[in-house]
Amino acid sequence: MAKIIPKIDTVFLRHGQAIYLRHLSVDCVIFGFHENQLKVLLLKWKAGPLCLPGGFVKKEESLQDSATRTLYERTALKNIFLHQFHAFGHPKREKGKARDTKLRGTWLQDRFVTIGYYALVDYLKVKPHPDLFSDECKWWDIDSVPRLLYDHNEILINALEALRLDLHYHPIGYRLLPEKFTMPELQRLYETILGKPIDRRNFQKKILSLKILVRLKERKTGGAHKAPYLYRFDKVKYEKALREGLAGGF
Amino acid sequence: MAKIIPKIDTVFLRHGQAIYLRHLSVDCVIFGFHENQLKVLLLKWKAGPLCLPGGFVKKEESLQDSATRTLYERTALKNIFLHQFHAFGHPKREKGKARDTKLRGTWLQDRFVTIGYYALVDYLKVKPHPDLFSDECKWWDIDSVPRLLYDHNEILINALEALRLDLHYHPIGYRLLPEKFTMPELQRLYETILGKPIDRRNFQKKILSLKILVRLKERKTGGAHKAPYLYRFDKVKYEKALREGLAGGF
DNA sequence: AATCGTTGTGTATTAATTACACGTTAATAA
DNA sequence: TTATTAACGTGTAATTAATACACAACGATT
Repeated sequence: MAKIIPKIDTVFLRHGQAIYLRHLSVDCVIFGFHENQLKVLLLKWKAGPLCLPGGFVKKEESLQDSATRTLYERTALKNIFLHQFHAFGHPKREKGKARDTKLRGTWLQDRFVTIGYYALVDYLKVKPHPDLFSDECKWWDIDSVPRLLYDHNEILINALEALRLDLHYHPIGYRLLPEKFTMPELQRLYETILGKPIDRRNFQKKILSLKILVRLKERKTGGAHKAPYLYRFDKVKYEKALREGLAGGF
Repeated sequence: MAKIIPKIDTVFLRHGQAIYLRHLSVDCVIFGFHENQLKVLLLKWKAGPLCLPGGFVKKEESLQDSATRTLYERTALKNIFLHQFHAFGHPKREKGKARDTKLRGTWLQDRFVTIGYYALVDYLKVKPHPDLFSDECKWWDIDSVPRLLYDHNEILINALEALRLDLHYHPIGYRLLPEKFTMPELQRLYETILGKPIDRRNFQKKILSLKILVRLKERKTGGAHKAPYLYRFDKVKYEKALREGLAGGF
């Protein structure tokens, strides 16, 4: 986190340390899925580089709450799947920060250890909006993310690896897809996260064997070819699977 | 971390904030294995409760280095498998700290977020020794650990769960056993970590199929019954497995 | 020399994963 | 209207991995 623009919020710059824990931030890797692409929500600092949406930890706030708050401020969503995956604390992780004259003399110039969280959100329900210090907040395809601020590329890669592992234990799709979705869409999601192709028939066999999907009568029309069925998650069975972990799992 | 006894180190109490990052600590869950028991190294504060060995993060030190240093101070071991598993940051995690009069007015009374690391060490190579603030540092059987300071029981449980998961991807045994060991010993280790019995023949079949073990000509004599063969890890193949992950894994 | 309990080893059964092919259908183009 | 196209829906065989299970060999102890 951090790289602050002058005048925007002198209260924040000068008195932040009264509200927030020093040396500590959270950064959120917010994943979405749209048009067969895994996406990530990035902020652009005014006249600065892209970065992950992040925030600071209030003195009486848990790390999880801090991440939840950050997420809400960026996406206006509540009740989101948020998972802590790693703490980043290399003393040199914030390269170039010392040169940022706006920070000189403020609490933000200190070294920060950041706690990484990843979030899974329904792309269509998100209306991204920037914060005070940024002029842009938008989705990026996961494989065309440019150079980010500080070590944020590394954080992003770590988040993706964590997501990849968690995929084996949690029915992740529930969080990343709209309520109704087709089997090919779900498969693309898995393929994108795992970064490898999966056999269509075997995928269907396995995902259905988990018994957390319900096939609807409807089909998704409009595509150029045969209309696929729509599915939704069986909420009760989904919750159960979440608690117990997906035994066989992907 | 923290619960400091008076007079021991007033420099530390009064000037620690000049050396260390505030609000931040590391705690180490140090696992060992001996006599068919998974063990954990715990400190006992003078006239206080048991706790995990922990430390603070120097201003120019990485989290990993901080944990490594803490570990070295407790076990005198270097080059140890150390793995970050979770950050604990609930604002109320340090219950009873406010009542600790020795801390009043010092930087240690602040709320601390702690980064949890677990370590795997060779029990026989460790000579545990306490720090300035403790009068005891010793091994405890994992399933007879009493109530610990603050949320350290929770941290320990988390570490064990992380270890259990990592077991599927890393040949953990290499770090927890002496150079030469028997197949039954290795099996006990796996059974202890996983918390369930494993069929002797299937275990041997599977672990040997990983091709990271070498059977020696020697046998371990002295036991009351048939002498088992000794094995050691094939270092080259072990390193390779570590890099690539144990495909099938346990 | 007999006993005891652990070690070493192999095979049959079941379950999971992988590989693979053809008929059906909605949209589009001819 | 019809033909074309490309994705969809479905099932089975082959392979691989996991599980269940039993008996002979041996070192120490008596």
